[in-house]
Order: sequence, then structure tokens, then C-alpha cells
Amino acid sequence: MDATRLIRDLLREKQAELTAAERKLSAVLLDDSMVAGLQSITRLAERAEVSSPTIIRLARKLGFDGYPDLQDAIREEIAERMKRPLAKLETTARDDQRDHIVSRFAEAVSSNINRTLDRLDFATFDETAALLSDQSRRLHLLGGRITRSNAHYFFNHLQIIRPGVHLLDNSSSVWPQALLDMGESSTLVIFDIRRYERELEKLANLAVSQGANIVLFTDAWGSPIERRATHVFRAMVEVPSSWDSTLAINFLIEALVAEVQSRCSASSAERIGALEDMIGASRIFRS
Amino acid sequence: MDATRLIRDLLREKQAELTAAERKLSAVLLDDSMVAGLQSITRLAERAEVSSPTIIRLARKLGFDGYPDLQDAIREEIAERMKRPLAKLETTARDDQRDHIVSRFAEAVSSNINRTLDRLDFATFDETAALLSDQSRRLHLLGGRITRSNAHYFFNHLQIIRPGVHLLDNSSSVWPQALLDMGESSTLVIFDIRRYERELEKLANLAVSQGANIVLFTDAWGSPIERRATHVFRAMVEVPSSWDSTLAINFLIEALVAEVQSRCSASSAERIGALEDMIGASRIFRS
DNA sequence: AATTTCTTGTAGTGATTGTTACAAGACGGG
DNA sequence: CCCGTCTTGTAACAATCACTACAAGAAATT
Repeated sequence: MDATRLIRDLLREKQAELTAAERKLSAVLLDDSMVAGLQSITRLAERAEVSSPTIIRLARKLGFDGYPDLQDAIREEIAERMKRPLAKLETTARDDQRDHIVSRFAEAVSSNINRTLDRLDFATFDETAALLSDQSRRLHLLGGRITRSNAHYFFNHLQIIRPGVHLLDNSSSVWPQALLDMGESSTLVIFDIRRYERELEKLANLAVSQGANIVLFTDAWGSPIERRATHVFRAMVEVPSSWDSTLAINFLIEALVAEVQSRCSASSAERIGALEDMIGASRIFRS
Repeated sequence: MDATRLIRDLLREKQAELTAAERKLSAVLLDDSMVAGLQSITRLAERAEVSSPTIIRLARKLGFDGYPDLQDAIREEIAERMKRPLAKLETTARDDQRDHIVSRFAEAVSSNINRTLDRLDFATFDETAALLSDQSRRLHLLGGRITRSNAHYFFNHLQIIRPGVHLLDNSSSVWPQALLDMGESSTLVIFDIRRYERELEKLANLAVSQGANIVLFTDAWGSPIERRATHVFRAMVEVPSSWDSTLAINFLIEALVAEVQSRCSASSAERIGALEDMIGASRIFRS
């Protein structure tokens, strides 16, 4: 075997011509930097839930003589990596890829989520989850130009979990109608990151004056709506891009969805069941 | 053997009560961070120039059952060290809240993004970015029940950056019309994670038969559309929730947006300028 | 110098491994 | 719908493995 090429890359390269079982195996290998490939073939087979011949076939596809040959290559590779100081470990990727967008992006995103988490008050999180789980309250979601997608994502899940969830249209002309429904038992969830949109603030003010309470997702600098909101989540959004990253916001949304789901699980089970039925009944584009 | 203790330390500690041959062996092991201990006993014996029983005796002295038991410990230790520290989200020091949903969620998300990155082929990424930046191509985006939000997010940005971007409705009844537009110069971006929707597959097949090429975002298990797609992105989606996490998918989307933006920057600058003007001209809900 | 103790390797074993051949099953094309 | 191709696991095999018993040699003690 020639080697010099990292097995990880080899594996990714051939990914297209791999079969289902082989991909399952490759996933296990990729998962912990090929370390799983140092066990005996039998154990690896069990771990990846494939048969041992599948392992041999994959090894051959990658150009190795057999499993032991592949193991040798893996061991060599790992030995090579272990020699490096710990600090350099993370850049084991080939040098030319160290400053690939994806790498730089990953670093920024990681830092964003970390810092967002640092700033997050768990009490606020729990209170918000309780608020959103309260089925006697009506929920309205609203996003700005970019964050509308986030609002949509949140809506998508909440709507399945519980009743009384509404996504506000982004054409402000229909907002007045929606406002009619917002009273003391309403919660308005707003997403507002820079450039903060005046229209969102307007709506927030009107909603508050009608007794609704507001949950706000914004960025580190803080939207003007902050002072109207009872619960505020500040997320870090900066990445090496012309656009802001809403990944940290999505993180908060997903975590909230998980928590709300578990709080509503009893009542939402039948709701989801009913939904499944309706979906099944309405397939129109099928064969 | 439990041994939460590092083998390296164990070895150093016992150094005094080791015999000459055993020390020779331990030197070889220490030399490359125990990696040599992953070979078969015979080969390690050759490499260290001792006999195989010596190896077993050392393993026993360290408290292991036998050589395979020692190997297991070494492998575990190495696996631990190989974990990529890159996007490692420290689930902060707050001990009392270590198993709060948010913390557990953070851990899962971190692992998801890392593993997604491990699996990501940079060449595929670059090719896709080029494809999406090619303004002579028409872009269509399509998502499933949940992933529709992701498609929407992607659409939201791409549409601002360049012309010819279309988001397919999620009611399949209007797809036939959209299909009319899909030819050889069309790219169809599909999001399909479990439960894979047959309708998406149908559409993919039809689009391919008309000459369109497909970029697919799916999960680790792989959608049936994979074989139709020219570019596939597999993301990890599992989190401690009843729902899957599309955060890793969003990561890919945002990174692609950044790259496409920078490739289109020249032409998109004026486009964004024009957009700003239009937004300014159409404020109807203002004070 | 003789005896004991300790160290180490050799040779042989049973167990486990990696491998192959084959057959059942899934899948796609006509 | 059937046929051929591709995929995958089962079962049997040979090779290799980890391990034991034993004995030769070295070192230490008397």
C-alpha cells in the first residue's frame, strides 16, 4: 500500500462507490478517527453492525490487501498524529485545508455557541419553556427579513407539539388582524437581529400595550425591543461571512423545542398521531 | 480492567520493579505513545526485541488480564485523545447544571458538527459552491416537512445574492409546473432527512430525467435520493430530543452561503443595493 | 563453588482471527 | 412482472494469535 494519503480522505473520496453496509462501517471508522479499526475484525463487525466480509471488502476497495494491511496503515497514521504536540492536533487536516472557509467557519460557530451559552441564564430558559408549554396561552411567532426562517423553524415544531401556534406573515399589512388576537394570554416570540427592523418594534409595542408578553431572540448588541420583552435571549452571530450566522439562535430554538416537547409530551402524543394520519390520508403526488 | 489511570503513568510508576527485558519493552511503548502496543503480540515482540511471554508478563504486572486486555485500554486511551478539540463546546463549569437540557444539547450538537465536518469532503463543498454561484444556472430548493425551514433559510440568502433562485412549494400539486423549468441548466437542491419522503424522491427522479443535477442534504443514514445526486452532504442529526437537530445542516448552509456570496460578490453588490432601495420604498407600516 | 532465585526465551497448544466460497436476498432495468 | 445484477451475510477453512509449560541461563546468596 502506498499510503501517504490519509485514510480518512481516501474513505471520503470513495464514499460514492460504497454500498450501504460499507457506508455504515465507514461512519463508525470516521467517527473516532479510525481508532475503531484497530480492534479485531470480529469486534469491529459487531460494533458497526455489519459482517466481517464487509470489512474486508471495504479494505480492498480502499486499496489494501486485507484487514491487517488496513490496520497497519491506520496505526501508522495514528502514530504520526500522536507525535505532534497537542496544540497541533486539531489541524491534522492537510495544511492546505487549514484555512478553508469551512474550517474557519467551524471555529467561529463553535465560539459563538460557547459564548451564547456562557451568557445564557438557565432560569430564563426554563421560564420560557414553561411559558411556551402553557397550552392556555396563544403563541405568535415573528421574524425579520433573515430571521423569518428561524421563526418558521420554531413554528414548524411548536405547531406540531401543541395547538394555538401562529406564524405572523412577513408582509406587515396583515399584522393588524393578527394583533386582534393578542391579549393577556398571548405570548409573542420575536426574532430581531441587526439590522433591527422598526416594524418589528412597532408591533412589539402594540402587542405589549394589549397585555401580551414577549420573548425576544436577538444578537449581542441588543434590539430596541429588549426593554419590552419579559424574556430575552442574546446569541452571538458573527462569522467570517458577509452574513450573520443564526446558528446559535437555532441552537436555542432546538433546545427549547426539546424541552417544550418533553413538557407537553402527554398531550402532544395524540396530536402527533393524528397528524400522521392526516399526512397519510393526503398523499396526492404518489405513484 | 477499569484503570482510569493513564497507562503511561502506570508504566512509569512500576518502572522500578521491572526487569531488563520488560524495561526494553516499556521503552518501545512509551516511545510512540503506546501505539506500538496495538500490533499483534508477535510483531511487538520483534519490534522490541523481546519474546512474547515477556509482553504478557508486563501486561499482568500492570494489572491487566492479558495482552488483549492491555490493548483495549490503549485503544480507549488513544480514542480519547483523538477526539477533535476543534469545535469542542465546553459545557461550562456550572456543575449543578451539567445535566440541564441545554448542556446535554450542547454536547450532542458539538459532536454532531464535528462528525459532520469529519465526513465532509472539501472538494464536494467547493464544487457545490461553484455550482450555486454559476448565475447561468437556475436554482430550485426543496425541503421536506421539517427541512422546509432549512430550504427556506438557504433560499432567503441565495435569492438576495443572485438571480434565478426558486423555492418549491411544499404542496406537491404545484410541482409539475416547476418541473417545466428544470432542464440541463438547472440545479435542484433537496433536503431530505428521515423519515424520507417518497414525494421528494419522485420529484428528484423526474428532475434528473430532465437533465437537472441534484445537490442533496441528508442525514447519516442516507436518503434514497443519494444515487441521483451529483453532490451529497451528510449531516449528523441526533440529539437528546424527540426531534432531530438540523443544526449541522444549517452549518453547511451558512458556510455555503458565505462561499457563494464571496464568489458572487461583484455582481451581488449592486443587487443588494437595489434591494435596499426597494425595501426603503415599500415601508407601509411605519410610524 | 554450590545452590537458590530470578529472568528470559523456545516450543507447543488451543483459541481466535482473517479469509474464502457460496447462497439468499435486495434492487433496478426492461 | 420477471430476469439479471449487485449486495450482504453464513459457514467453513487456514493462518495467526495469545498463552502455557518448561528449561536454559544469569544473578545473587551462602
